[in-house]
Amino acid sequence: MKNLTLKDIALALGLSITTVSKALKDYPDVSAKTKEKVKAYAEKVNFTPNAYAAFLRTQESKMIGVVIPRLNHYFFSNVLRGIMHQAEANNYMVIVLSSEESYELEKKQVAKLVKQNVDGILISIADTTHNLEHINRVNELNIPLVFFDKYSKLSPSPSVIINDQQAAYMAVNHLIARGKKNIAHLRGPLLPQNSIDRFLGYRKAIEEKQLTYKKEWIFTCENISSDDGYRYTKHILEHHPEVDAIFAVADLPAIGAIKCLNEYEIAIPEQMAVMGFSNWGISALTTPALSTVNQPGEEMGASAFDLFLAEKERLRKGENSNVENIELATDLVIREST
Amino acid sequence: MKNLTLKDIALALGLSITTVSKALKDYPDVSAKTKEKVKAYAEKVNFTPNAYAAFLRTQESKMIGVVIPRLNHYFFSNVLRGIMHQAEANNYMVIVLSSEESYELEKKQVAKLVKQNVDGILISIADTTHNLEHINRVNELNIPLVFFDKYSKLSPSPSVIINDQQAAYMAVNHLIARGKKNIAHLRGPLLPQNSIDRFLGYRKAIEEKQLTYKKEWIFTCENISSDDGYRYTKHILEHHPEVDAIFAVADLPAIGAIKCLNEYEIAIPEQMAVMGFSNWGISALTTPALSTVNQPGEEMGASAFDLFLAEKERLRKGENSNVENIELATDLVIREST
DNA sequence: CTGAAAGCGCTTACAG
DNA sequence: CTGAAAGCGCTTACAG
Repeated sequence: MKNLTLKDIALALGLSITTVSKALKDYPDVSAKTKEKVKAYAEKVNFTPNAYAAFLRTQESKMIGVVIPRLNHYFFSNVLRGIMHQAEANNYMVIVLSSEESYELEKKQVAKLVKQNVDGILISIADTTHNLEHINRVNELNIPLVFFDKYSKLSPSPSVIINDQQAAYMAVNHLIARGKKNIAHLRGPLLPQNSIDRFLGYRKAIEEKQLTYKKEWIFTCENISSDDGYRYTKHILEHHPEVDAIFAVADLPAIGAIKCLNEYEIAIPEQMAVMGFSNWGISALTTPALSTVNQPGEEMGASAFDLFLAEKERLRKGENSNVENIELATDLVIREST
Repeated sequence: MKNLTLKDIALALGLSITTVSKALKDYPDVSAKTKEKVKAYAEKVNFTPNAYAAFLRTQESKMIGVVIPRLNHYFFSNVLRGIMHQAEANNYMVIVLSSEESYELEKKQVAKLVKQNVDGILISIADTTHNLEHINRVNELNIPLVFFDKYSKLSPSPSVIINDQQAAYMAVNHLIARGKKNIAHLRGPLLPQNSIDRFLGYRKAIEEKQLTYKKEWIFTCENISSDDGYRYTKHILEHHPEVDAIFAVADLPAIGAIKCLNEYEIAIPEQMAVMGFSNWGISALTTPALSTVNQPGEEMGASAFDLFLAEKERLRKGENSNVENIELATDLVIREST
């Protein structure tokens, strides 16, 4: 019951290895009758060619590598589902590696994937990634690379992202429409483009409606954790009682904020409204349920895989990389916290 | 900047491919001087042997496959971290596949991994898996297979699990110690061993203390979702007002229960205590925070990988599989809901 | 101590 | 239309 080889089939059917191989790949110079016989037999014995041997000739591994900043992360898990689903449909295997938000580890993981001869790399970069040499090296090797969600403007690779600035702008406008005037922002770390963009969207909405913009109402969540949200909300309650709404860079800090407000028995959303970002599974389960921005994770994953395939095809034909940047739509999910 | 081969190194150093290969693998019949020279050069040019070519000779792919029931799942994500960490340390790559709790998909994923020539398979079986032919086939092929968390008593493979019965017993005893007398159980589906065991632990604690055991207080969460928990809790409030505590098979249903109790303004834990199972990240963030059983995910993953290595070594030596079953310790995490 | 040669399982240019 | 042969990059039994 070992895995069969072309040789086994050739022997069984009294053909040469060459003919069997060609028949299976529908070469035009094999007779229809032979093809049929070979295919029927291969089907019967459940033959699939040895991927390793095939690689040695074709240099195609039919594997892609995915690097995400965190393994245990609702949004990235959803992206992964989208990638895997699409990979499956196209007969690719996927190797997942986590950078744990570390630039150094990210470099290592990318190098490992290159050594593994993956056909392409899908990556969402770490919050601490400030240098794109490792990405550029992949490009030089002509290995297709696609960014998703967290990308860098410094590398001209295809990407699939959301419009973070516009999404944040919509979210804050919703708070304003609810009558909120003093809106604090729990922002993400300084480096990643998406935390910059969410901040910019926040500021744009504030300034456009001529509401108060204060630096003291901006807090940086280094770990984008619920703990960050809890701590800063406590600080806001103690030092900025005029604040009447909080817009968080992500759901986890927003949930930390709700936890804190509940403990202080602050009425949500009457005294303080809370808006998250990402629509994690938990956000529907807090009391009160969290209003947030829905980010289409699975769709993002599927699109990233499709971009990889397109890029690979382009490289194969020797065309120059025609950088595609896909922007997926987001929408507000209004629950009880606003 | 392409990946180098043994041939390149041999050419550069004026040695044969054979000698370079042996030097890198520390064969005893290569001079110390040559080894040093080769290793230094390989280091300098960052050489690693082509995994595909090596496979063709050694039949070792240095890849393992992992099959989990769900991708987007806090506990399994933690297990995955443990597996990957250990795999990394041992120079293995890991391919992750999800069965989506489907027996049919699980069979396909396992077959795919076998075709991919993985060196071993780590699997947590789906709730709907009722037949172990696919697992037995892997055993027949002499591919090491290790169960983690959700295993089956029908297959004699190594496993790393927790003692679900005892953990549930401890959890329910804690509720009893808090003065609760009418304890309902939101159990898992009928098939998986761990939901059976958690139910048995519940019943044992109830019967031992001679509390009331009623079939009407047992509810089956088919999807182990928060929605299951919400729905059954509502039913309990409406039809079984005497119930004063709920023990859920997992955190998600427990959180659904809390959500429902909050809406009905039932005091937790005074009027109704809630106990979860698994210690998901969210369980600390609900209001009130959920008491639960801590399941050591990363440790489980690391142990599963170690068992795989041991099993592989055994098969290599032709020893018969000396089935190891590791049971990891759990502990109660008491928060505000009990 | 070093190296020529065979072979893992494929694919494909080439010959017949 | 069919098949013999080379070669992908390794590892290892064997010869010297």
